[in-house]
Amino acid sequence: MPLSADACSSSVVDAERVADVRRALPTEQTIQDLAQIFGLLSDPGRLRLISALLEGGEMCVCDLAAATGQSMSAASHALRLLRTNRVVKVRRTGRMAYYRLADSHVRMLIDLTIAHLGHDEGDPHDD
Amino acid sequence: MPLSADACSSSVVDAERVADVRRALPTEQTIQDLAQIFGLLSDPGRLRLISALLEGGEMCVCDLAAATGQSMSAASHALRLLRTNRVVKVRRTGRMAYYRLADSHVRMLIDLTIAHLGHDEGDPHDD
DNA sequence: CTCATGTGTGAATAATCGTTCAAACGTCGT
DNA sequence: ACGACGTTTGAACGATTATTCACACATGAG
Repeated sequence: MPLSADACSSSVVDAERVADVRRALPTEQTIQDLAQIFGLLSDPGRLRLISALLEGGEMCVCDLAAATGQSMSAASHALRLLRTNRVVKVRRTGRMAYYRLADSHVRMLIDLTIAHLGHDEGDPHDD
Repeated sequence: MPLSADACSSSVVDAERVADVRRALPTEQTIQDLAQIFGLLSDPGRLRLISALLEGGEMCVCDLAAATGQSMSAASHALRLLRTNRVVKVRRTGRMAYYRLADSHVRMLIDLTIAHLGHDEGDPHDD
């Protein structure tokens, strides 16, 4: 699906503005990266996992599963996704795997979002 | 799906830590709200719409569709979602609908995330 | 009124995603 | 060696989600 104009068959109100805006849009790569990062944070299970690591520092899969209320399998799958995207890091010792956050970006994102949750968020709004 | 312990049948390494972490987790409502907000930002189409509005200020549906490279129907659906969640606001005049961002939370989120995109993100990483 | 235009909507299709189950792997204890 | 344990994985299923198509609504022009 090309990002090249012609989606609007008939009319464009302000062609110049459209061209300007289009030029100023982030690259497709950036858009894709953003979508992926936000997508990682869009699941309650992963969000709980991350929150647990924010609080607990470094934990094994079993404890993470217990703390976040999901099966070990689900936790492992989720942690794998987060690991693949460099959100968490593993340290393996014996048969245990200890996970920790890779950096503090996520903490800022979550804190910033929580801080603004109450401002104008009641419940969904139609119109 | 209860968040109540027992997901880990056999063992918990550090029960006290688990209990502490669990107490410190955000409420289910907060987790849900966070997931929803991040979910809204996890789609390239919506991300382009938001970026367009960040740049263009206020635009009609047709121009937004053209600027973001999607059909007007797709844009309308996406804008409806964003509107329902108070991310954008509409101003209707005649048969036109002009959309704008509801607040600056989203700009901060996106800017912060973009700023940290290059730090340790090459391509995905397995292990 | 009639017609074209900008927008909104519902239903159907396809794609994506999360969860579960069953099984496997590597490690430790005996 | 064996079995138990923590963890990982793949496949299958169900649920959610995006996209498209076709149509409906409202407004402005003639």
